[in-house]
Amino acid sequence: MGFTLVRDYTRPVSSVEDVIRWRERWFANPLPFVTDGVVLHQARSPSGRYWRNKPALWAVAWKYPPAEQVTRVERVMFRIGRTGKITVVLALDPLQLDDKWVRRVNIGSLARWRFWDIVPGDQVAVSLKGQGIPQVTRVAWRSVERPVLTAPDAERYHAFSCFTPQAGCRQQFIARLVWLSGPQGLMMNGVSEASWRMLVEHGRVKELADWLTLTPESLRTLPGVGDKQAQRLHQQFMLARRQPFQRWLLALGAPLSAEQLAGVTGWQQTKRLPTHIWQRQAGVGDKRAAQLVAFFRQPALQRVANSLRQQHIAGFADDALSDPDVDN
DNA sequence: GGACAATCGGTCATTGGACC
DNA sequence: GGTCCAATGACCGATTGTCC
Repeated sequence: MGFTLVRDYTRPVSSVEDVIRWRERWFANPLPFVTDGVVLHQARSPSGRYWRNKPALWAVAWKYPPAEQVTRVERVMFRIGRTGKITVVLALDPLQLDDKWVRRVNIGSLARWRFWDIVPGDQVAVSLKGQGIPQVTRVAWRSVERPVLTAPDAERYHAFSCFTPQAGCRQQFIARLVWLSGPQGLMMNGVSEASWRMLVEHGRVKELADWLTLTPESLRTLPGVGDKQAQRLHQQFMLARRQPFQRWLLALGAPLSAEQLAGVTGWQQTKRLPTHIWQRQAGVGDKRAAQLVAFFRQPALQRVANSLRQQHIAGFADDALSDPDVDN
């Protein structure tokens, strides 16, 4: 927006009625720019030295009602993330809102889905929030036929479930691999969810550390993987090997911040730490400490740690794992 | 070489959990 | 109770890689 427009569309107001009048006038008439509402702010904004990285208290946006369209729900999909959190996504008959095509909409938790009570065939009203995030605003019409949908059992999925792709666990297991290879973990470039799905579906990855044993030759035999792709994947796997122990812990899902990881040097040392030692760390309370102790004692993670020891990954070395178990 | 697919980075919303 | 943060997911455009 040009500076002359800012001048033309900035008005002093002294009452709520003034604000309502200007907002309605600009909403009802064509403007030379795209807008989703009006902004009210004090006559003078604070000087720069009072600036803070938070929403300003001296200004507030008053958005126009969003554009809304009704469409049919084709499918209800349940997504299970690496921590076992379940989210519900609706597949929709594609609809256009502003200049965007919307095909799916995330409606959040299972509880929220049950509250909406949405099944395939229902008609829902969808609008765009912010810069284009689709959102269900209401159920416009309910289908007479109401198929019974089986949602994943929320009790079954949690931070320590699905360390292998057994029945019902593929989604969470793949989500674990995506996290492991992602920017928060081992930072593998070009190893995406699709790559992991392919490796899991062809039985090449059955445990979190199985990919360490893959060779370019074995990767080359997978459908859709050429020489270059096989070499590239293998190179990323080899680079990941060299990541420091702290990164491996994050990649495996340890609930620790980078600062909290600073003093951690090896698996055996870390898994021996009792609750009260964890609690000395900034940002670790009772619950987090209990989670950390549980994390390092998980049998599934012990198995992964053993695989990493056999692969000579730093921090999981032989001597560090020779001690069978921990009792505080 | 062109078509297509996959990936990445950016922006923003929602939810729930943890901390203080 | 307020605040912060992580996790998850939507969309888009640009870039890169693969296949035919």
